[in-house]
Amino acid sequence: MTPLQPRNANVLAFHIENTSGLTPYLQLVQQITHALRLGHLKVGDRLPTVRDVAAKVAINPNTVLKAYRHLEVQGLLVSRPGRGVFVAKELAGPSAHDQASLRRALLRWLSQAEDAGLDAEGMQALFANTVRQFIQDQAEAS
Amino acid sequence: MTPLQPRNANVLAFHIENTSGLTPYLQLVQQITHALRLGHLKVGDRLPTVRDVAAKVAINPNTVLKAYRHLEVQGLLVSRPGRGVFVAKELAGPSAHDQASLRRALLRWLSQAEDAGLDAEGMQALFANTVRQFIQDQAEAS
DNA sequence: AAGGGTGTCATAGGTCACTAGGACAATAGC
DNA sequence: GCTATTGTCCTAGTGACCTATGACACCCTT
Repeated sequence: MTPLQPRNANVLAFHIENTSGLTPYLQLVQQITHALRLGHLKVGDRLPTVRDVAAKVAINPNTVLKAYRHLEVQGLLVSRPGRGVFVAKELAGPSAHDQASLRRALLRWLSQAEDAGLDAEGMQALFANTVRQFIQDQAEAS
Repeated sequence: MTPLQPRNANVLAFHIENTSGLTPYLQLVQQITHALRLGHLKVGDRLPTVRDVAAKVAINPNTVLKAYRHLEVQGLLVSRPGRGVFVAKELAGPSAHDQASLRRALLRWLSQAEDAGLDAEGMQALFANTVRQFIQDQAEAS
């Protein structure tokens, strides 16, 4: 049986948004990548079964397989036939302390944005736009 | 000739990213929508020519047309054959003052994130994750 | 040895997005 | 009127992605 570590169950809340415009398997890739980057998944952790994910998010098992394979090619996952799919490599991310600090600061900003009347899309728009400006300024400063 | 207002030239810097996973015409839709939401485009402003955009970002004119039509259906744009495509409606966004304030706060946060070693993807991951948490908390608090 | 759970593969079909190339209609300026 | 520019449309073709269904190979437990 070897049930999943309960930790994963909470963190890996797979979800498919049909309105995002992003193709389903790439949505899964992105969610797993984010979990790896934020330290929610550690090397050796086992991911949910292909069939389980497919049933949960209501897509075809082949689509889930495609997402897993995509990450396996990048060396982030390893799939062992008959056993499951496991994390093979973690992504560089902030330390737990820094992450908590950044998250708190971001939550304060979100409250401020909400008070200004922004909805989720507005926040996303402003963030995307500002990040773009930030990156561009960095490049010019070099 | 009625050249474009120089304002648009700087703000509407169309760009197609092949790595984003988002389909090209939706990338244009998103960029225009963001510009509308942030007040970079005003009612009556003229958008770049279908053929101009197609040439600039190296995609087919039909793809640009699809993006424009997508926004026209939503009542955000109006296309006048022989004249061009114009902004028909603006989207609710923060006031100029609030926007400037939010942008400054966000820039500070980005500097902090950069100091913590995050790259653009890491920032994006943390933002997406935190927004999701924020929205969820809002829903539960109702 | 037997069974169940797992990853994997193959086939076939459908939908959607993009491309290429050309042509037409409306508008503005000469 | 003529011409250039603009939005619009059409056809055909290509490719990516997803689905449904079934089957196989591997591993572990019993």
